[in-house]
Amino acid sequence: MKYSQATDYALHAMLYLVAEAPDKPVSVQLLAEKLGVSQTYLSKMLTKLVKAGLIHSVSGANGGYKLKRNQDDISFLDVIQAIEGTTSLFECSFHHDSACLIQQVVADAEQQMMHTLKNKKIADLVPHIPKP
Amino acid sequence: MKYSQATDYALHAMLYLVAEAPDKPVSVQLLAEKLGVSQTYLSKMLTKLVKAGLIHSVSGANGGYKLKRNQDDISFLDVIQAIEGTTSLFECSFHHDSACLIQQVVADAEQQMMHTLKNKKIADLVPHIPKP
DNA sequence: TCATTCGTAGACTTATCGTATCTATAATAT
DNA sequence: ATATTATAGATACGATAAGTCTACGAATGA
Repeated sequence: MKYSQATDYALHAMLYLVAEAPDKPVSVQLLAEKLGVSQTYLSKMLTKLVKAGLIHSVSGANGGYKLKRNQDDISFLDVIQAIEGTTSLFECSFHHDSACLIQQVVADAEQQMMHTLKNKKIADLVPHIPKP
Repeated sequence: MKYSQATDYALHAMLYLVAEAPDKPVSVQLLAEKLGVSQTYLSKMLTKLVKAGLIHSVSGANGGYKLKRNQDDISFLDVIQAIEGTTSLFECSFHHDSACLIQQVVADAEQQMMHTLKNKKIADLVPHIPKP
């Protein structure tokens, strides 16, 4: 059980946008080059981030992606859920009379993790990134 | 990203053992019947639980599985890790100079979930199970 | 207006992993 | 001995992740 590599890409791409390019749009080409992944695959992640309302896309020459919201509002949870979806970690496949006790426990634990990921913003990491 | 159904089976099987059969061994056949899943598949989960030291197996006639440890010691985390393994939820695939900041954040959040799952014991649910 | 740049969408492979079954084997009670 | 029960391994199938390719649409700038 693991987060997909796509989430890894998305988080690193977002961190780059927040840290290096708060204003002007960055092309997939540049972003992919910086991260060392293929453009075509990375663009899928970025499109998901657009649909989730985290970033904004600009078509045409000198286009690319830039942040949409205030960068201080973008949490780890936002990015992760944009890629992974919002279905819960655990779903009981049995039919109980009432709600599954086991599911409640795991869901509660998951909530705690989500709470932490929601409070942690991408921008929180920026001060710790060594400047080139 | 989800816990596998195998984990679902294992948790329910453990709950059954803790709640209904603290002493005498229960066969896969009975367990599978109670849960409504196939014997052959369920036995794989149980074998993993044996290897993890959570339950004990008895071969031969009137054999089966029974709890090994004190039932109050068996946590949700024990069962989940027995099935899913212990690799962390997120692993950065990039090469950074120092440790990946993103990974640290996610790992920290995961730790919180694990902490909750470790403190919650299977036996905690027993009082809430309606007796037949 | 026209070519170039750039994001979007969908079809399409390929690989990996979860799910599940079957069979043979080893251990134990009666 | 024989029936019963767990264990291990091989195998098959399907779903999902990972990745590529191509055609399309939107915007810029000459």
